[in-house]
Amino acid sequence: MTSLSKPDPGTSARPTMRQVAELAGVAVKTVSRVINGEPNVAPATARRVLDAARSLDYQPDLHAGNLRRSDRRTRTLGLLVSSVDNPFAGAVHRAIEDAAVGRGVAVFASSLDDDPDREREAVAAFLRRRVDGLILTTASANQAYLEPELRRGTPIVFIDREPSGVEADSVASDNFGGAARAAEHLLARGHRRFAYLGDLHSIQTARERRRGFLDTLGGNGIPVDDVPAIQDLHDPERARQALLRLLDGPNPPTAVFSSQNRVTVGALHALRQRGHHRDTALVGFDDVELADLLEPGVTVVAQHPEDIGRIAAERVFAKLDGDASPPQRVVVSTTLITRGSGEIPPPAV
Amino acid sequence: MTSLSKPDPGTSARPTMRQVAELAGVAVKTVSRVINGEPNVAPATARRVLDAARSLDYQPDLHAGNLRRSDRRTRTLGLLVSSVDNPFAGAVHRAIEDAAVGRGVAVFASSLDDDPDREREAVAAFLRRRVDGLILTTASANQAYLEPELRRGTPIVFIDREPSGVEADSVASDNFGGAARAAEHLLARGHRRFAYLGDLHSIQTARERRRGFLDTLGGNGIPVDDVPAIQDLHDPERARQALLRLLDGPNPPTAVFSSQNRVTVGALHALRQRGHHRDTALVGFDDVELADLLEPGVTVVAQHPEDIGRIAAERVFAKLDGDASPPQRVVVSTTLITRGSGEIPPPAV
DNA sequence: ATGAAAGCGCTAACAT
DNA sequence: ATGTTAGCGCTTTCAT
Repeated sequence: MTSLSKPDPGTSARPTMRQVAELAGVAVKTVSRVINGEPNVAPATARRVLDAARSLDYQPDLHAGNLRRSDRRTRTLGLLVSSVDNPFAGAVHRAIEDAAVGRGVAVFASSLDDDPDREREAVAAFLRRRVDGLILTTASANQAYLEPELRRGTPIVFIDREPSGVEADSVASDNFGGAARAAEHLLARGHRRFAYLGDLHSIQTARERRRGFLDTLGGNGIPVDDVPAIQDLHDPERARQALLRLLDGPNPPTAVFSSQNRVTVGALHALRQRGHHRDTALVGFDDVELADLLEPGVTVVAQHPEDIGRIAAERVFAKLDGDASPPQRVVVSTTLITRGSGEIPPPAV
Repeated sequence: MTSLSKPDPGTSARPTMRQVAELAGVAVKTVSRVINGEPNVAPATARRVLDAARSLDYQPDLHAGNLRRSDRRTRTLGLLVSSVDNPFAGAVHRAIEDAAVGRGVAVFASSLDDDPDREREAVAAFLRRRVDGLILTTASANQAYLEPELRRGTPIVFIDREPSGVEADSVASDNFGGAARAAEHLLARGHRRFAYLGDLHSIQTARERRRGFLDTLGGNGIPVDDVPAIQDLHDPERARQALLRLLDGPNPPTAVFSSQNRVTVGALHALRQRGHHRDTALVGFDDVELADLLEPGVTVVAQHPEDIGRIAAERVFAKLDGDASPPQRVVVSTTLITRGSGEIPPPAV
């Protein structure tokens, strides 16, 4: 072995701390001290070590160190969402990353497509990698399987949907309240014929929004059994077709509530397709880009994904920092943004 | 220590393979065989091991195993994008994840905000975690610092932007061709007064799109020096203001090319704000959700982020599987989608 | 079919 | 200020 300061050309092996130590003429422990910024290293020694590390392009192995390190932190977080492709999830993800990056924490992300099996697999995949914490939009009906992991002290925060079968922190929008607000808004314009376009009934959040909307209608004298409440509309295409059927039916709605951003996109297409976008009211749950530039603008109950992500990450880090408070249920309020579509009155009788 | 089949209540420690072995009454190596599906384990033994593992909620430590494992694969990929919040990046991310999940590979994602320092930090953070490969939208002017890592055989694929200072695989849109196509499309409608709204000049992709647009205009007799080519428009707000200034100026454009999805959003706002959305042509690079529902619909040069992500992931996995072919430069073609805004003719003189 | 011993790259605990 | 020894949880290698 030579002691050239340039690494070999051709395929070279990944240098270890031992190799850095040899090149610098010190013991491994001294390299460890320098790399980790521990005290009691002579400046001249530190320089020799850093030079050696640089000339070998040395990168410490976080996982190897972690194996023996007392805190056993991988400085890694796992995030599970419906899809990293969804704008809501993207905003949440970004907020979590912003909270994590300053702490040197990297974020794993995984898309579940609301499939319970994928949730189990993704959680297992992350736990095998020893993430320090988990932030998840659950797809399963019951998360009791996480109980042992929670008992071990792993911070787990549920976002967007409340946990079931375990006690754990959660951060979610005021789904019931936001949907109720949408109903009130439409009722105030005098509407009496509504339609509800909902996401998968298996999703707790979707059920809350449905309840918020329908309960409010019922409380205001609308016969709820007559309100078409179409569920399991998980993508724009299905939502579009469902609304087309209602519009083509005998008693088309004068006001529509779409319970999720993908559903809103589908509803907008259906209304446009039948030329009803100027005479049928629409309020969507969750904001959509360019909603303000459509004609009419789309009135929405906006969520605050940045807040949800930030708060969830803060809860995880608080727990990692020793916070032992009992599980908290954080509710993030929604904001009604009126842009036109929700203010369309019913046709004069 | 008791041998109850239920784990302790209260905070319990994370079980190790050794504890599973003790509970099952076998050696550690036998547990390892069962967990990894290696042959030569009696069915009865395997059952005892699995029962023990289940009752302890055992999760193998991937990183500990990896330390000694001959292939040294973490089954982890690092993805660097401008922001996980950007729809283009979201689609790329999802495609990569789809390619990775079947191989049991987890994906780290990191947002760079086109900041070269964040790129260096994020790359280092991922290499310390020993990702098997890196897929990155580079923010730096020169990536020679990755040379040693490439020599070690780590698969690195550049997406969206070509590498500089290193030879490495890349997968990107036909930026020059797509922008040229936009110019031809507008020229064919008879436009003579253009505006170019561009992203940061430091971004190679942005320069390519600018060149594609302006060269095509020049080649068709348009005096390019007279075309306002505003650059460094990185967010909708800046783009909106830039276009407002042009529209309010002495010689407003009759046709606008916006070089990126955020810029297109800003341009749409500006046109609408001045009431010019029906008389000023607009073509955007990269598609935008709801672009088809605006009036007029937004004509775009659509990219194919799913293809870019999928191909990049395939390149990484091919290299991991031993492919030693030289660096490839994959160009993904774009698709012009005409929806109205790009077909607006110039005003009759 | 099963197990014992060594070692992966690093840090903890204790020398010196 | 620096080094030595043991060991983290697992896989490798080699016995039995």
